[in-house]
Amino acid sequence: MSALPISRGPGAVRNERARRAILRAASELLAIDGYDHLTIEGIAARAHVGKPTIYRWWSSKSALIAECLVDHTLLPGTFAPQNTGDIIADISAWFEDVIHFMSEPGTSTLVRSIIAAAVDNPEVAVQLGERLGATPDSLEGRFRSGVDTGELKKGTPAKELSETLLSVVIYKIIAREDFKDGDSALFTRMLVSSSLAT
Amino acid sequence: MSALPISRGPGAVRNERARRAILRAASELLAIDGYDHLTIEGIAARAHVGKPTIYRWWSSKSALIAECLVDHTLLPGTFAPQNTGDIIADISAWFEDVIHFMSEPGTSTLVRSIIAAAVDNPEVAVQLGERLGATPDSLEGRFRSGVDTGELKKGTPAKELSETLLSVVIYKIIAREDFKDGDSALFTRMLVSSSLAT
Amino acid sequence: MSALPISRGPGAVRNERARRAILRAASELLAIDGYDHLTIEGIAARAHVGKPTIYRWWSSKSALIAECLVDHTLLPGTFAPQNTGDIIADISAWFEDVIHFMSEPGTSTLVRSIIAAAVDNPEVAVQLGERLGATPDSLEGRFRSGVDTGELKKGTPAKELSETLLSVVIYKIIAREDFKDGDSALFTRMLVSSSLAT
Amino acid sequence: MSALPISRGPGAVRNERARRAILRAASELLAIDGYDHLTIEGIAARAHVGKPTIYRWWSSKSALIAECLVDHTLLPGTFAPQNTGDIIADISAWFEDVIHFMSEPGTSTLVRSIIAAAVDNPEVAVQLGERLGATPDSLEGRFRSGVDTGELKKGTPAKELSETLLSVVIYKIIAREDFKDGDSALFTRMLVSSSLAT
DNA sequence: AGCTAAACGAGACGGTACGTCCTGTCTTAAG
DNA sequence: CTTAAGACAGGACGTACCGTCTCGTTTAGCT
Repeated sequence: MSALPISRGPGAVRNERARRAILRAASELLAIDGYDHLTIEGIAARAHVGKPTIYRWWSSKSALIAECLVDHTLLPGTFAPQNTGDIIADISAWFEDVIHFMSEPGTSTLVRSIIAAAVDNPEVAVQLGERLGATPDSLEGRFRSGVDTGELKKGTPAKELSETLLSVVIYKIIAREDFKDGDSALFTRMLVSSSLAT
Repeated sequence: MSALPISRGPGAVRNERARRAILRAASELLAIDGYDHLTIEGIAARAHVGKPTIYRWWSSKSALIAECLVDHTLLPGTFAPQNTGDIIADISAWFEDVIHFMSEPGTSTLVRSIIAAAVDNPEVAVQLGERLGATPDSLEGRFRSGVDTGELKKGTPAKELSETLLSVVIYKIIAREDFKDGDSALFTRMLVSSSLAT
Repeated sequence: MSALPISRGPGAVRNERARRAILRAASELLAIDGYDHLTIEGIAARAHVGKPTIYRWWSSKSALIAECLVDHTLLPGTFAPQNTGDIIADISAWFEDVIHFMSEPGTSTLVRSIIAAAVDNPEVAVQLGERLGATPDSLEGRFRSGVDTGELKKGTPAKELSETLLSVVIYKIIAREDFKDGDSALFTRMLVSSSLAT
Repeated sequence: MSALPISRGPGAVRNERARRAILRAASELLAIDGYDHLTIEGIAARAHVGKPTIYRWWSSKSALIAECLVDHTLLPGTFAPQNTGDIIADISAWFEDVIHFMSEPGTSTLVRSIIAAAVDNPEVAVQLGERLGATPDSLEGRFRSGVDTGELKKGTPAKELSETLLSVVIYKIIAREDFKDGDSALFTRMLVSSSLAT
């Protein structure tokens, strides 16, 4: 994504200050204006950077957003389920965390902007999933460890469960449907209970 | 959405030919160019229509796409599950139909464009859901009738199941992940089996 | 050069206010900044006009300058020799006028800018020549009438004389050589005396 | 104009190879692209030289062009009148030479580019004049020797005659007017005959 | 049948942003 | 200490669309 400052023969090396300023400005403007009002020109101005400096390193707005996510400039936190031995409770708690986060003012709008970028660029979708915990290590890992400890049946589709949870969150943001009380428990049971070991 | 030709005093009445030409042009260009390269100017030119004629009747590109969907100019077909009495088979078959449709060349790109419009305009999300069968009558209705016939437990969350199925389809399109053989059965079982009456 | 506001079928008609504002702004900025610092963007801003409005009607900076000259927005006055019957005196007086004009502060810089445009666009050269009096009617006409009245020999090359006078003025501006006292008489005699009837 | 590779204390000395490559590249690009499409960046790339190396030694594009002329990298030849004792024939022959040169394909375009540089930088005008023969030694000298030998009247304005001949050539290039057959004789007689001794 | 007003096609307008090119300066690594 | 290479901040380029606004023309209900 970003070139490492490896020697490339003579010539000046990439300016890290500019890179940080650009990611910062892009993240701030995405939150303020939304993805479709986000402009390279605006980012360049806010970062006190020339437009060509942006185009030199990123091929599109969505690639820039992807790097903002990788860099944790956008969505600094990460969601990961705990492992208390009670998978229904753990996943439900994770879901509750995500719902709570999305209910903060401005957050669902920001995430919707990120989804708009994700439609352009699947890398953004991957990064957004990672930030929300839908990764092999995190959500999927919790399901796998449930299988290992005998809490869940063998053959439980950990990846698909993880992906489905993420899908529901993303769909609700797109459709601008708020989560209701009990949704975290409802969706968790709906998805997970059939995989519980008897 | 579209004004009926109710009398509004003297003066010409809305031109239906123009309306159809606009929806047609918008649908074609969406398929060709994608949502972000779709322009009002391009639609007007292709429909041999003045730009103000478009602005007179639609407030945004996404509202226009929403009407294309309502009008069945975009995505002419509709997906609906059958009711054979075997809900796993019925939902799985519906899922298989959708997967098959999405695998046609150009379709997933077109649907991704519709999703881009949906991020702007939740009405588009609703219409896309309807076209894919995620409606109270269709997918949700199949779940409710399963409850009524005793095939599914009482308290089965029909709406949430329907919505989750739609979410998964939309997520896969956004993330550009292809469905694999067996996914229809896998996701169906994962979601529905816990609601089966014992 | 500029489309007359003739009916061109349907559609809005050219905005004369915008046209005037553009010519005015271009003329002012040419005087202030010089031709190479003259920018379409700057003209658009000063005229409170969109850049495309300029590009719609003029293909280049130099075409715009040409129309400024045609329109008398740039170099409002015109130089023309009198006809007192004494051609040496008349041409010399014309020359003196031009020299005096060029010695006003800023004028030679402005004319040099016009010459820069003329290098791009021969139409500008023609218009500059017209403004300085090197036209069939004016300077050339004075020579022709001298032939007609018998003041000058038959076969006197009126056009070439006129052009040479213009050439000298333009060269001096390019080379940034000031005219000296007596130059008007000197050059006039040098050029004209060999054509005097004996 | 150009520093000789004289030692200036410790450290590397000016690289003559780079200087030649730059002048060569500038001359070639001027002929190919014209003055307004000539860029420092393009020259640097063609000369395999860093941009700062150009900025270190020349203050502007026009200064670079001036040195190309001084260096005979641009316009290698020189025009000078002969002295056969018949000044009308000599000047006319010189004029014919210049006209013939300008009629070669590409030459008038190249010279027009040099004139564009001359508008920025009077040194270029001087150098162009020198190359065309309008120098105290050459054209002006021929007039002065005509005075000395009694061919021309005392008080003949040698400098102004020389300058006027140059002016006409430059004007014709700017205005893109071709010379016609007989122009060399016509202009020569027009200018010179009044100075012939009787 | 004539009037009136809406809707229409066309397209010019003031603007914003695009992605590119170039400017002149600064930084680095090689020699 | 100069050089080739090249990144940088900045500014202008010429283009594409935006959404609004005039134009004349067409259309169709209402007098």
